[in-house]
Amino acid sequence: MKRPPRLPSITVSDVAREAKVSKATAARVLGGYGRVSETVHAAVLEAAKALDYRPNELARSMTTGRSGSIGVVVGDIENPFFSLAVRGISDVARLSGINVILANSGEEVEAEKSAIHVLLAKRVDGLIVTPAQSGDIAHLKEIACPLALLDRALPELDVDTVTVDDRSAALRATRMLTQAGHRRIAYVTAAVLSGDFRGAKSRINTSTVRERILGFLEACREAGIEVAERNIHFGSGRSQSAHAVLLRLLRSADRPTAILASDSVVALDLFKAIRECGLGIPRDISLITFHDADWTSVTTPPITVIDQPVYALGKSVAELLIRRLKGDDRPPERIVLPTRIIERMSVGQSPETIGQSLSRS
Amino acid sequence: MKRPPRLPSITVSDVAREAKVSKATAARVLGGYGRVSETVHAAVLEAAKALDYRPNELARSMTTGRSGSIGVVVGDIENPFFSLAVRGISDVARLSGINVILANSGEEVEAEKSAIHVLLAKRVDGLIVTPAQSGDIAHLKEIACPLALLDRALPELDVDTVTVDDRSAALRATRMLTQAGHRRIAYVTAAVLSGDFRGAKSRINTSTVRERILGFLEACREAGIEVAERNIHFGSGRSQSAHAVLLRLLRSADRPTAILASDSVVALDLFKAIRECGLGIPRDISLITFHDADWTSVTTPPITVIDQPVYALGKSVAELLIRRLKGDDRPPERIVLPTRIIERMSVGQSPETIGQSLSRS
DNA sequence: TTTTGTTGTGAGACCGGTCTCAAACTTGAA
DNA sequence: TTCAAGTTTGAGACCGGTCTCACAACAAAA
Repeated sequence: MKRPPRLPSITVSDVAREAKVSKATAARVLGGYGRVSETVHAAVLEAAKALDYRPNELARSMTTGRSGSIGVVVGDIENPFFSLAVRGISDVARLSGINVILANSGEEVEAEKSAIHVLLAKRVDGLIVTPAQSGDIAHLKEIACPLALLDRALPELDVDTVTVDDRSAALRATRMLTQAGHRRIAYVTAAVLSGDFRGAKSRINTSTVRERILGFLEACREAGIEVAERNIHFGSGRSQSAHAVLLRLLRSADRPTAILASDSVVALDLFKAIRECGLGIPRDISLITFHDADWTSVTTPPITVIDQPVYALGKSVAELLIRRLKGDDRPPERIVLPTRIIERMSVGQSPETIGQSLSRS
Repeated sequence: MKRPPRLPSITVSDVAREAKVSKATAARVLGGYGRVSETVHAAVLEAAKALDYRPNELARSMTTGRSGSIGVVVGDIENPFFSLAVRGISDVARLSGINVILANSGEEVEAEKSAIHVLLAKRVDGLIVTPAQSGDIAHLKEIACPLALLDRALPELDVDTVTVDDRSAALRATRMLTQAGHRRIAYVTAAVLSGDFRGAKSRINTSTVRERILGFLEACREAGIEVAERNIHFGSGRSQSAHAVLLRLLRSADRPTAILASDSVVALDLFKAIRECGLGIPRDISLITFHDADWTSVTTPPITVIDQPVYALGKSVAELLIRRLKGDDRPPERIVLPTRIIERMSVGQSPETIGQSLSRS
């Protein structure tokens, strides 16, 4: 790996020589600091233009200690949820003249660790992370620069965090299902649970996952539904095996009559699986999903969704982080953005209660 | 803007002092270059661990002249096409230990220019760009570092480029429509045309747009369809007004009986507009779109699409660029990836020919 | 034993900026 | 006219690495 012949770029010294002033003076003009007389100022600028001077941001960062960029580690940019959030982040960043270095964790802790490592070595001024797992957060605690959490809070980590009201959202959505008479309701999420779940709610410390489950369980309890924990299905990520698991769920004897999906990717997979099984929405099965993804409004029937302010989510964390970068040292904030349910056509009476109401009328 | 109290980080000198060797020797071990005796090597490593030394990538870039990162400028990360391509890029980059700085142009040349400017100032080792406009490419020609073009070729720019067989794809798709008897076929794209179109095909020099139009026109010509140019609709981006234009198109007296959409975002908008107008697919109108987006397979009816190898597109440009970064100086390559049409249910006989075939049989 | 070569190490320049400090030059009041 | 205060400028250290070069130590060849 030999060094390539570095293309000689124009430096402050070159400009200084051209303008017949000292390097320090040229640097003052070019760097926009200190005070310089009108005449010299103009001369330097002219020389810079003549030479087509381009500042080397790297060298600047070197001395100032700030790189002018923030690192963003998301689970999967391919997921529309994240790509929209990233859009929000980068829009805000651009306004502050900060740029975004993106890294994908693929929802794996090891990849997340290494990504953070690299970003830190690059001396990013701050980090926005969507922690892949909640159990393993030592590497997050060690981070010396400002850190902000996106979409997923970590109780043990007292940093700026922006999430949505996951619990309430799950509660309301589930209630919508129980009120339609459903009693076999499943919650399906892509999140993986390390270890066994049964009763160990407290062990799930990724807020998003935990809060949603709590909301889900609360609504079930309200409706007097027992052992609702059994109906929580983890690990329905983007894979063949995950799809197979869904098919099995849908084909089981006591298949759910309603499902709440944790994100639009899982929901799409579910939607396809439901079709494959020849089941009808909402006739045989009702479906609600988190995230108002594109496709949810154009299916037949269109899907009832929990609309999360995804763009705003990204925008807010970025704002919080950038404020901190500017020296704000208020105690960490935890912003919770409200969600709303967009009712479409995917929720119907439970097939089990329809018989009753028919016979009653 | 006063300098924040820089947190003193551990440097090679610190490690050197701790290990009781010279800075140069410590640097050799830590930087992994030169030759050092076993004993000293171990001692330095130990000192580094004890002090929790983290190399400053910035300083390293400073001297080596290479930053270990590439810049990616896309039109809109929010568009699933781009987010998938970016995924491809970053997967490849990660494998080479290179990271990705992402910038959004919002499909605007000015934003693109400024993004490139910033990335260049950050001394990225290379750039991957999806040029927003083809007319204004002076800023691209000036780029001194390796550049690769994604999805959109520029004839005047002889650099590594990865595109798909847009022309053939458009030709095949349009042919599918003409063979179903359609004669009023529209091509709808989000691209904006600077100036007037009529007959000035040559002026469209964004390959993607031009090639597709050429393919479209060729298929029309084959079928003996006149003035097909009139049926090309530009500027159907993500906006209220664009949607209104679509509605007007669909409600006009000589509305098309078939539409080819240039990307999935436009197509989704179209799909909704078609519904709003109370038209049925494929009964009243047939639809084919570029990009096998999520939603196209779950609508009723599912949409026939031109499946572009988007992930591979990103993967390929990244590979090309990284190869170049490693010193490969073969002449620029222009890779054209094949597409295939996934036939679903959105293409039907033209309503105008159905009557004929019925009466004939 | 002298010469030649190889290997390990240290001193210090360098990358391209920022920034401190002191010298030189203005200005204005005494 | 002189001195204090303010402004403009230049010299040079510094950031944290890389890398060249010189030198010392030792081994092998003459």
